[in-house]
Amino acid sequence: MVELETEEKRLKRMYATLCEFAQVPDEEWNKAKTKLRSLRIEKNNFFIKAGEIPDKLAYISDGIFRVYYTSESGNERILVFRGENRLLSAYSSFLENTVSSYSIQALEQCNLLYITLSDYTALLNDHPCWQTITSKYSQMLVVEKERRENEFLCDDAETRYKKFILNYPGLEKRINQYQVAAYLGITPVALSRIRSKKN
Amino acid sequence: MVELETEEKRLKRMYATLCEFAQVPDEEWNKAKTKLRSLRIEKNNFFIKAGEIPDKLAYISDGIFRVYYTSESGNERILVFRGENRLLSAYSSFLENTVSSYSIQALEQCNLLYITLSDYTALLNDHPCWQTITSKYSQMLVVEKERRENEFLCDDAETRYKKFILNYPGLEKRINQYQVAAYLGITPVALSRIRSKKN
DNA sequence: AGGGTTCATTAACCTATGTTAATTTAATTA
DNA sequence: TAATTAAATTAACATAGGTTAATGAACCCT
Repeated sequence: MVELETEEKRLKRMYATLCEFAQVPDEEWNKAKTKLRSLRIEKNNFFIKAGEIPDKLAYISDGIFRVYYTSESGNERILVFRGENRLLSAYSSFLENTVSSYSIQALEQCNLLYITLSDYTALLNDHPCWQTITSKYSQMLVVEKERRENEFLCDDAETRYKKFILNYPGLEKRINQYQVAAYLGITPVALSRIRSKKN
Repeated sequence: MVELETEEKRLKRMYATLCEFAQVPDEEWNKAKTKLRSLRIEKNNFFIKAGEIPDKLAYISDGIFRVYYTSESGNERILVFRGENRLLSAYSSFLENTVSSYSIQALEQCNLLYITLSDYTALLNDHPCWQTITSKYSQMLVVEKERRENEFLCDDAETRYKKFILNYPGLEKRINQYQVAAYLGITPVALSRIRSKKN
């Protein structure tokens, strides 16, 4: 069903993703490419589990992940979804070499390209573009989180649902209701009610 | 009522705040000090208003600010409070030289030390410690936002209120109920109910 | 000290969402 | 295809929090 994509094409897509954060000189990119490894993660398997120390910074070439944790009351809460062409990492923990407080799980069969922490640290020390990427990525996360904070402060569940659809086009068809509800902070029952309001 | 504090002491406090993010060499700190200016902001006045381009990165030596915006429906929503010994800025907008989407207002008479964007940019280019501070500050913001996201996803208003008290010790006595409610994402009436539950 | 302004409390009622459980629909597998 | 499991819908009821309005308390004023 899926066409075989050349490694080259995949790397090109990854390069484009990185360049959204900072200009990466050819020389640096060539260096980085030699550090990249490929990884397939089957549906429901984990990129990292809460309590582990992350050692990978990844690019998602295919598939969807959920970043989530389990609350004290035993409910799963999803912080964010990450799909094709996005970077994937338990970010703060990765940079600070501390345990991750959340888990990252594949919701489909996924393909990654990743670099290890030690290889990434070497890049960081070698050329400022990697520092810039790291910094810009943090800033992007802040903006992302602020938008979500805004939604919780200002919007009811129905509005948040509508924004979810706009924000993650097509995602709704690839994951089940339970995951969407855990992202919105409501129950699957409440989400079903919202969906049935207007057809 | 307030003892006169020497400029020197205030600078020392600011230096300690910066060093929580990265080691700042004496030479760099001396350079930075020559760029710092002092600013007093009276209660209810603004450090920045939504729609303006921020040009200051500040250190709060005294007072409390609220970072907030007004929602479409006209309600004020508070993202975060910033008090003594914390840095203050419409951060992303400051770094990217874009308009701020929120306002920052003094809830008491406040005293700041600040540096302008152009002076800060010069520092950034001069020594890597400033880049590190910037990056670490972003990471701190991400962690802060994640904690708040967690609260909205997992906790009811009463629990959020209790965490607010733990999180901002003493603040409750310095600001009124309206501000606390706007931070918690509930109405003042609801907050009053929560407060009266247990004395 | 009296009169006004602001802020907090309380009450009555309304609505969105949670909870539980039954039912239906869809997806998987024998 | 039938049988089984998983996922989504629906209904009935409970509750947290919103809305409005009235009351009460605290703080300013000349």
